[in-house]
Amino acid sequence: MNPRLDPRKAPRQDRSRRTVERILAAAARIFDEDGYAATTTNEIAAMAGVSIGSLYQYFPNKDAILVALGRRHVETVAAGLTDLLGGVEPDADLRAVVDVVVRFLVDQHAHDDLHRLVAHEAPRTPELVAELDRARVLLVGFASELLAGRLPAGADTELVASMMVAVVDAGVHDVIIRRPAGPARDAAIALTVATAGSLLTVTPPDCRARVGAARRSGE
Amino acid sequence: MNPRLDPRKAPRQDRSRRTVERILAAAARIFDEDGYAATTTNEIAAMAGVSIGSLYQYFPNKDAILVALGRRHVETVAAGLTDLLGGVEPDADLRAVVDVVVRFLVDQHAHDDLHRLVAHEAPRTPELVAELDRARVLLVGFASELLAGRLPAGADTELVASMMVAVVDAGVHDVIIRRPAGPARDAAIALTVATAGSLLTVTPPDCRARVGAARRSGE
DNA sequence: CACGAATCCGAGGGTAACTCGCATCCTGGG
DNA sequence: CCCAGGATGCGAGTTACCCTCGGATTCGTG
Repeated sequence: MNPRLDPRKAPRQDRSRRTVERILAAAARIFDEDGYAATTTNEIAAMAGVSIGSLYQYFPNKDAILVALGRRHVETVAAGLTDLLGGVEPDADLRAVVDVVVRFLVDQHAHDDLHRLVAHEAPRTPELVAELDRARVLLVGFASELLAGRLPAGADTELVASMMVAVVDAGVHDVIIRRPAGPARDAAIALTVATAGSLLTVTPPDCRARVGAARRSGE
Repeated sequence: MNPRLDPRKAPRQDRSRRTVERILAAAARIFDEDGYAATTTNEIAAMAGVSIGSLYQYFPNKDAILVALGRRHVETVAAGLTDLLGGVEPDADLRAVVDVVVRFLVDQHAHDDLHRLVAHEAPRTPELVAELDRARVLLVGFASELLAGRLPAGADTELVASMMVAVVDAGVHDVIIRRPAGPARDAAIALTVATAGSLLTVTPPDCRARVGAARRSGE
């Protein structure tokens, strides 16, 4: 219950539930069009057809509106992943699972521009960073569950899961931001899947052999 | 020459050069301690022992101060990388090069907390996003140069370079933020290197085989 | 020293986040 | 139906902070 980010109070009647919806819809739109920093809470209230006072009745500050949008997004994605991963058979090919997951995420973000907003334009106060990290932990949990007992002996499941989430996140992000639909996008998706898949068999080769370039003083 | 971010004018005399230094030093400290959003330009000026007017003589706005810090950081890293990569012999083991690069980056960030600030707490106006992307392009350039002619036939060098940068970035970030020095950190570094190294030999296996879990309606 | 350029200064203007007291609407018990 | 109390809505006003501007001060140079 973070008073800096959590809703001030829950809407109880239908009327106020609609108010909150209108505020969130307006915010999503204006944030996306003008960027977070450039949109004012007054604009949001105006576009929502709501007074500024009503807005602050439910959200303690501007960040809280962003967080509410972000949480919805995370919930949607988490639900989708639960659905996808729930039916994985014990002997399924994990690379194929990763492939499905990556495509799911890309699809998801095609329908919901919140990703760009949250990952790209959000201001990062300490509170928002913590909020983002909560989502990350959730995803690492999913991955750990998926990987449990399927990695080479001696591998650190949490570490590999963490890296896998990072790779998938970076790959999906790259795809969404920089690879327009088409062959380029397909190649980027394939590479993301291949890279994440390679984590299933890594055994760090402990390659400490010094490279010729390591000519830093005294080396 | 972005008037929203570039310095308003360059300091010509020693006095003003020192003023700019003091402003940047104060800003780095307060940004890091209190977070970007919570620090005011008046605080920065006060801690720098400079009037608010002098601050705005050189920086058009708060973001510009952050950008100046970020650019210095990028310059330092780029110089270090140029130094490291300049001497790579044509037949060097690229995995070892990646290992050296990753360790260099981790070291670099141990001495310079700017990473956390720029990557983690900076607000992202469209201008700042563009600025960050310039740094990314620079790094992808480094990687492309390194990879040129060394990938399996048919591989898209730019794409692989882009993914490699993303993996290294994510790995280094993870190490800095979440892996305290010790065996945990070493393992995370090794995994980062191994993952990036795996990119040297990827041939996307085109694994379209459907997983058992793909039970979405109509699939 | 004189003069122009560079630098410094800080009160104050403007904008946008956020508050507060009151009006209006809804709900449930009598 | 009526009323009391809670829920909701409102928007002018307060506040905080970014940034400007015009004038004072210092520096470099002939």
